[in-house]
Amino acid sequence: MQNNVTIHDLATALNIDASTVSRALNDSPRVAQRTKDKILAKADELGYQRNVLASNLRKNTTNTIGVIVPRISRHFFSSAIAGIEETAFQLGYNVIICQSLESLERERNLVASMMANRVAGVLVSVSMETTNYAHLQLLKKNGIPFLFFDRHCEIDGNSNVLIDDFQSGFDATEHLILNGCTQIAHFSGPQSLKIYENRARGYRAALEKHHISYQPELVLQSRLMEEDGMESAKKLLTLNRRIDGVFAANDVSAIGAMKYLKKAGVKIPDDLAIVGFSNEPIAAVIEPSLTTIDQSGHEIGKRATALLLQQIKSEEQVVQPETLVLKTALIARDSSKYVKKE
Amino acid sequence: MQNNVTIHDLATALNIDASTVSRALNDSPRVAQRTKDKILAKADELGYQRNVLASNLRKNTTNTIGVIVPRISRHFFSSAIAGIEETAFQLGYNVIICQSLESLERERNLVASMMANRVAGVLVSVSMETTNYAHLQLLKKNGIPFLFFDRHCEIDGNSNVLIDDFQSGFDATEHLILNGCTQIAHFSGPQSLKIYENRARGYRAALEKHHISYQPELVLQSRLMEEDGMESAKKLLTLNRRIDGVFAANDVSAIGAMKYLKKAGVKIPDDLAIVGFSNEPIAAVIEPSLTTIDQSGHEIGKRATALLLQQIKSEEQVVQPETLVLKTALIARDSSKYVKKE
DNA sequence: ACTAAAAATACAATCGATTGTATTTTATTT
DNA sequence: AAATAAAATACAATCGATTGTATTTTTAGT
Repeated sequence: MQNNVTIHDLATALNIDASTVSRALNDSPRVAQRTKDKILAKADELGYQRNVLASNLRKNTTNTIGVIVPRISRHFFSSAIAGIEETAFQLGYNVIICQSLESLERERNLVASMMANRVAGVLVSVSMETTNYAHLQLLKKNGIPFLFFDRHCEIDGNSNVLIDDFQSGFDATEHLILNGCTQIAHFSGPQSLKIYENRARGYRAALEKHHISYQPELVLQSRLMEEDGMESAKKLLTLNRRIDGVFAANDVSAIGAMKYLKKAGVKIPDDLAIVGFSNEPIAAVIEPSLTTIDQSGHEIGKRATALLLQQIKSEEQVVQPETLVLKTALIARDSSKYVKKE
Repeated sequence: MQNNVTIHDLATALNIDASTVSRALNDSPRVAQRTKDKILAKADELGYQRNVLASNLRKNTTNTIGVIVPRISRHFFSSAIAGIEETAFQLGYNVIICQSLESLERERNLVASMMANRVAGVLVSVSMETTNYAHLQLLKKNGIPFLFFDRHCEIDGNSNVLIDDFQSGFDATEHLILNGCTQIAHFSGPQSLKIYENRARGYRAALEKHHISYQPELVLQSRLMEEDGMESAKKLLTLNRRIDGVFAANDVSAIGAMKYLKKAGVKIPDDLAIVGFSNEPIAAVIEPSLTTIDQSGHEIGKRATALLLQQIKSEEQVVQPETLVLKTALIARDSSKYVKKE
């Protein structure tokens, strides 16, 4: 029993042309108010609902925006998605959420599938493997606007909604320094992602400001999964020298390191202070609780969606690329309560 | 620069009718193999891609399945979604994921929006407020198959993919009993959801098996958020009697209770043992680590999707409703290491 | 080789909304 | 009241694939 009322049914019922009905329903100025009222009333009476599929075909687009994230189980991304959905729904858009699972191949497939489904626009937070942007350029070629949020790449003329990774990396590192740490390691991610590059630059800048020499061997790169954090912690121990602080570019790797170090008998924060990044819920619960950088996923999601929809609606006109940079906050917890020993 | 190759272009290029092209591309037996080969080759050559929107309109359905979960930030749901996407993509379906955020009103809107977008089917894990099923019945009325996974309601003739909540509740409670607990409280959720009803029944059955009297005042109902867990723990303390075990119907409330009890000076598990439900990642990290029931979201997601797609593809034929019940596993950690005091 | 049956292909309508152009109706001006 | 402009509505094509029916071509049987 599908609801079969079409604009033609309304047209027949009112002895009016379907095109007028269509325009009335879209509130076109070409239809007199009197007529609009009649049509709306009838539509209501018959329980008319626009057939989205027909509309999509004719307009060759949809009211759906695509979202590609590495994985939705990360708190940052799930809260970003909440923000995206909130804003999108308010403006009458649907959201398709997909996970790349950090795989470039999957990301490519997702983009292709989104194009095939004629999404109106795409929000992307790229995978760790994304060093080649051809699939994203394809979107642009097909006239589908997209923008990066959080994890971005350098593509000319593209909009971004980001946090200030440099400043955040700086803050995290300086926090360790002000707590007395001087031998500070950094867990970084793939440098193809600007966020990790910028966090690392912030780390370095903080060291420099406080006249601590930058030691490349203390910067460990990985994919920042829990096992990577463990592995990195292990490497630090085998350096066989005093390390009194770690700034990890995400919480997950920080927690991996904490687990490993605890087992290895390293006391946190007495022997070594640690700061993570993202403020995953788990950070507040682990013992000691993890000092971290809070980035409001919800806010980023909302802003990114608003910006994307603005671009979608501006249609043909060329849109100025825009980059929003949001503030973060350092949340000081127990893991960084290092007390300098003389 | 959109890719504009249509079946008509192929038809013209090959001097053949568009209907034959369409049938060939859909591998219809009505087209000779020789012709199919020619058409496929030409399609490849010209880079033809089916216009999904047109196909959707004509067929009055899409290759999209809708998923409604209470919130994607819960590990169980995000892993279920991973399973859903995996299976759906394999079979050429897209997935729209939406969160009800435990609100019936939102759930209603989501269902309406999915119907408007002609999803091919829907997977639902209902909100805590869902006591009225009219919106779901509407789906059925419109010929859109749907099934429940995890959180289900009693609707005749509907399929479900569930875990054995009764057995799991029984196991969790018996685990506490075998560890020496005798005064065991239970944190339960809204009884409109079968899962909470069944977990509570399992709890009661375990007590009965071990000849422990069932005390209704030890069963506390809430929405099982972290604050609810705290609140419930507080209530237990004000009972002013010895409670030596808690079986919480989810991890989040168990963790809320742990936090509260720790602050109140109750030692876990020495004074009180606790078991949660779901195996959220946080359960492994909190101290003491939380004993819980592991339910494989990924497996549930895969199974649910497979079953739904089977129903979608069976078209007109009446489908036998089917209920799959998956096994769970108790993961014994530190929070339940109670030692009975004489 | 001829006919009947089967296979392959063509024709044409359709899904429902949108939109450029044409026509009719209404309002305005002299 | 006639002429013109402006507003409102109707006409008709279109988006691209699908599908029931009709027609043509091929195959098989005698």
